[in-house]
Amino acid sequence: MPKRDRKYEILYAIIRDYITTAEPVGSRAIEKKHNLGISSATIRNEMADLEDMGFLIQPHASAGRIPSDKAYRLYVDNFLSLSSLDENLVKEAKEQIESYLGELNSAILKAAEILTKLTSYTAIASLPELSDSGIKDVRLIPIENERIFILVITKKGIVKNAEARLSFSPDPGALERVSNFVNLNLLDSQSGALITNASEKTGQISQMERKILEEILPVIGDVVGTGSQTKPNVYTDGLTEIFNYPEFQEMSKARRFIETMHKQDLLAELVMRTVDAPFGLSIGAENQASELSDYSIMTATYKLDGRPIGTLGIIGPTRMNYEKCMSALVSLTRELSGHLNASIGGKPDE
Amino acid sequence: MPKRDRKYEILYAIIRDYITTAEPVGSRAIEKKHNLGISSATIRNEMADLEDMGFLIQPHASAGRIPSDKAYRLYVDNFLSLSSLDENLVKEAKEQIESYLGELNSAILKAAEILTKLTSYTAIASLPELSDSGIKDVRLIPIENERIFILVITKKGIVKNAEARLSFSPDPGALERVSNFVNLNLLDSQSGALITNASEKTGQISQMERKILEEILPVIGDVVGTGSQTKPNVYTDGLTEIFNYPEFQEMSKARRFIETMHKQDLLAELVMRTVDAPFGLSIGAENQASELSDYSIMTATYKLDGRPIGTLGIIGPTRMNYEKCMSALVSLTRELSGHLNASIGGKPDE
DNA sequence: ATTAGCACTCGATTATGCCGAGTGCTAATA
DNA sequence: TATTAGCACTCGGCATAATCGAGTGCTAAT
Repeated sequence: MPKRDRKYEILYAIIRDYITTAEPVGSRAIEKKHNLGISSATIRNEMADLEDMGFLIQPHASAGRIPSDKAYRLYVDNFLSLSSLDENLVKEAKEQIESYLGELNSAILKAAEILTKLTSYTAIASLPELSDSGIKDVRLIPIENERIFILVITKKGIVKNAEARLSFSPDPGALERVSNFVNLNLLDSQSGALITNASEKTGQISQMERKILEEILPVIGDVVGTGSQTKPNVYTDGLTEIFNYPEFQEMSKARRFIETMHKQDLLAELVMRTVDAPFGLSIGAENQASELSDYSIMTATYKLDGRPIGTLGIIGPTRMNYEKCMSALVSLTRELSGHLNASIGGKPDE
Repeated sequence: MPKRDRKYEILYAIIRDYITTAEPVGSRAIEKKHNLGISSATIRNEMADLEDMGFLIQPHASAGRIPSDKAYRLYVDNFLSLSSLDENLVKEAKEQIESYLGELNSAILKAAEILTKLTSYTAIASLPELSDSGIKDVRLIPIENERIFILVITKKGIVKNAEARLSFSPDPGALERVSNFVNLNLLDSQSGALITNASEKTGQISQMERKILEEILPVIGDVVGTGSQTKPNVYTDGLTEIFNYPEFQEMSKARRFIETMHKQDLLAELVMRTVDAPFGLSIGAENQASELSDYSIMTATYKLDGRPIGTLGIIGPTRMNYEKCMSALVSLTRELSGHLNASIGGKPDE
């Protein structure tokens, strides 16, 4: 690790000050607070250098400096250590998540809530996306007349359901035969993938059953996310936390943030992009979406059976407390993964 | 209807002006715009009277007047006529709602979205609450090991589901026997109410089946909302519309509004209180919740088979456009009710 | 290489004066 | 008696000016 000489010491000091105060940091302030054995004049010179190097920005001529995105990037890459979180809150988190046994979605929403509480930033959470998890079992259950309830159980033991409406009322027993047919013939026994083009096998079933099959296959496809790839459902929590931060004093900025956080598509894409990496962080202009160029987004995935199935994230101003966020995310996703594996029955994974 | 003399003509003029401009209305403005054959001095005198009567408020000594809650109340009670809505939007609404065949919740969320679009205020919607709708059928479906999927079909043909986890793995067949037992013995054949205290009948089933029953009944109760009465799920749409209105220039007010709109409990109560009346309107301080004393809330219920099962509402500043809101609400809930009855299979109802 | 000193910049805050919309009151008028 | 013209008065909003102070860059001394 280079970046440990005086210049960067000053830079880091500025970053830390700015993170806590949100106000441009001046040379004298640094001289006072952090007592490096150095005068404000020297610090000023170094600051001028750092500005030339692109790490600092001067909002206006007679103001202090604020860190650039580049500075934050350097900071997190070189300097991030997990800070200690409030023990009590973490413990509470653990308990609350555990109390949501079996309620997958609730547990994750709860995790987002806790995340907000821990960090005071807006949390985002994607519900587990299981499209890639193979199907183990399909059940068709008659409700009344043309209405059918479809139950899909994945290999991981997760249950999804939907309702379909046929164009006619099926004979009693037909649904069960179709269920069996799907389970026996239309599921790849290895991957559990749904086989939609096995038209040669449909000779085994009656005319009506084939009709049912036809009308029902697309619905099953929808449920498991084959065919039309489904966007993940993304939830936010702690939307109004931003009002606590001085940079949102301007109405227009607060407004834009809240509006942005209501754009499901954008959030979904954000989350999808991160699902491959166990941990992600994009700072300010590093975000593709221009609406987000003033924010940093930190994400982490939670896993089932060792494979990431959803994302938990934090979005805040670029001057967010990266240490605290990282700690919170790491411990929450770990908790969540452990909980899921225990609850759904995956293998333990560390 | 009294309230038709000059005094009230003036009052209504002030109300209408204030609704559109959000600025205190002065005597001269009225003289100009609405040409009642009367001078500003006379209007001033009348305004002073109206203020004494509690209909007008003077924000400060040298400003015009704004209507009080009492004035709005008088206005809506005496003067409300359905305004014509944008034909195209209404037509679009109709089509969009129709395209959500079978997806009850989606249709209602869509309705809220349209409501916001029509009125430019925040919309609230409660998803249909069916706790009072009797149970027709209960199905228990094994998933794997101790996990059971519970399907409850109400008399209205609405399907609810939940997952339960037993403390042991049931024998094959046991679940079906328990399902049957519940359907035969624990459902009041008239009302469809769940009978939870029929312990004398449990002699018919085996030890294990009784154990299953014990563990599963509370879950069923939860699903249908017996026992712990469930609060309805309430959704909002168009939260950021408020930023368009000048009275929300002050940050703190906007903040409070958005925070209030995130209080599920409060919204739920709001909606529950209205579910009895087909149409509700509370203006400003008429709202019990002090957080809402600056807002008016207009609600209407949508019906299934003639019985209200959910609420659609609008919340905006007390100077909201009551006519437009009412028109939008009436036509949307009518649309929704019609759609539901057609889709779920209730009897047509007007 | 560092630092003290200093002139300079510029946003933020406060004070000041003014404008104009609006009122209430009085006296004149129909 | 009801209406209206006229007028003095109030007060928020706006623009201008004055001041303050934090912070800088530069120069010269150490």
